[in-house]
Amino acid sequence: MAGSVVSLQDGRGTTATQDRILDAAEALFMEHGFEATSLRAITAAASVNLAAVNYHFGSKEELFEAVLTRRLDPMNQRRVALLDRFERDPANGPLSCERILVALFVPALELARDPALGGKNFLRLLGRAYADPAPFIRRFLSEQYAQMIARFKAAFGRALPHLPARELSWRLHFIMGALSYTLAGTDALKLIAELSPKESPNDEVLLRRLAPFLLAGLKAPLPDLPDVSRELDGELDAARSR
Amino acid sequence: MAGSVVSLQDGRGTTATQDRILDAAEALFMEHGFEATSLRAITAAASVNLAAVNYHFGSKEELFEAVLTRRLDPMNQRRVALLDRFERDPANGPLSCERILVALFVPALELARDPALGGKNFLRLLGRAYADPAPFIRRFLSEQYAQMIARFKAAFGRALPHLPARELSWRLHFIMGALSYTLAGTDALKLIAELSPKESPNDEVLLRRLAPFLLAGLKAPLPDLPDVSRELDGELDAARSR
DNA sequence: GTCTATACCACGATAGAC
DNA sequence: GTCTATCGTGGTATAGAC
Repeated sequence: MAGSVVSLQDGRGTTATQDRILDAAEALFMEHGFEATSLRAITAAASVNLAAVNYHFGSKEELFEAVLTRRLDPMNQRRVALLDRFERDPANGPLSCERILVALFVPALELARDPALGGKNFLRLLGRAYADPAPFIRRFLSEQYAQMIARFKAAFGRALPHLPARELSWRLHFIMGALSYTLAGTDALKLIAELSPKESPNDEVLLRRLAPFLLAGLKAPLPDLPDVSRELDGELDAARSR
Repeated sequence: MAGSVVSLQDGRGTTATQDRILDAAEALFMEHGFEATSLRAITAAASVNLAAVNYHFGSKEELFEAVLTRRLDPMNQRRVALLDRFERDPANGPLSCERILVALFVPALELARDPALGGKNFLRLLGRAYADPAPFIRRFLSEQYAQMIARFKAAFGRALPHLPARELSWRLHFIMGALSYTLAGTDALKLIAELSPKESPNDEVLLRRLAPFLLAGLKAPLPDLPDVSRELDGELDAARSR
């Protein structure tokens, strides 16, 4: 349980203590969530004193943020870098939605596949954090994602010039939500999916099925007053008068 | 652990204490989430003794479940009833996906619009609960949703006979995820949406935009080996060799 | 049965000794 | 830098009053 995983570059050595805490915290947060993981459990697993967390990171909340940043920041940077590369590629004209989605998904898959980058369980932790009620988590993730999202919104905007900016914002919101939620929920909806036992924990299969679903939604007709809305109206009126 | 839980309508009046606790708990859970709400805050707001919660509900977790069941159970029953009504209607032949989605959305909107049923904030609580890491919440919601989901899955299966059952299961999973996430996240992604101040908390607008998005995803081409997957493959290979 | 007062142990945080 | 001691607050359990 000790000096595992990355321990990023250290000339003479990043404080071994901090890395041991980060590794232990990541594993326990992944398993039990933020609130249900005690500092006492983390420090015991890392073989350090209870007070070490507060000394090195300031608080349990800041430790949680450090755990996320360590993986998330590089992933989002890779997303943007991939998108840059795609856009500079002169071969294809304007970037297709498909390729933009690829730039969004591939770094997540790389992370999921490489245990040294966090492994697939880290994505579950991330997805859960994304929907956590705790205000500090929501604020933190909003800041972490802000530039990356803005960058992708611009790219999608060029790929879908007919789509109003507001509508695009919503659809991007739906995409990020479905992505986070899907990655977080592996165990939640076994009842729905009745999936084969082997397929269960495979994030790649998940994303491969999610991508076409989201792509179709992204290109869906505008909701100005299409079938659904009208039917919805009618049904709501009927419901009101019942 | 004694005369616990619902104690539904009784001639002379439901126990005032239990209802006061449920109302206070619902309000506080909505505002701060499960973990961040203390029993002491709940019992103070309800003007009852601290031990009353454990007496009437057994534990904080069971209180949370009671808070959810009170609104959720009727809503899911209405969803199924609406679907039944649509299917028995002889006018239209096989039920369209649009109308099935309507049966899924309308009871949620009714709940959101009627403060007596919980109001829109309850949907936020529900969406957050749906993505909560706590195992007891995930288990509880799975059970609550199980029959309803099975019912809708059968209906969608008839509307989309070409879609393999497994693929349908996934897409239903995505739909429930996007729905929960969307309803939960009103404040989360203000950064993405840059929405007009007035539009912000309107759940109806949200669902009207979400419905076409999900509908298109539901009808998307199969992901066997379409464009996205191939691009994804190529890009992953490229990433590996970098 | 219903409710109250109170005791318990685990938690996160911090001050101060080493 | 690291540790021990301690504080306030959390969920829970129970004994006894009405």
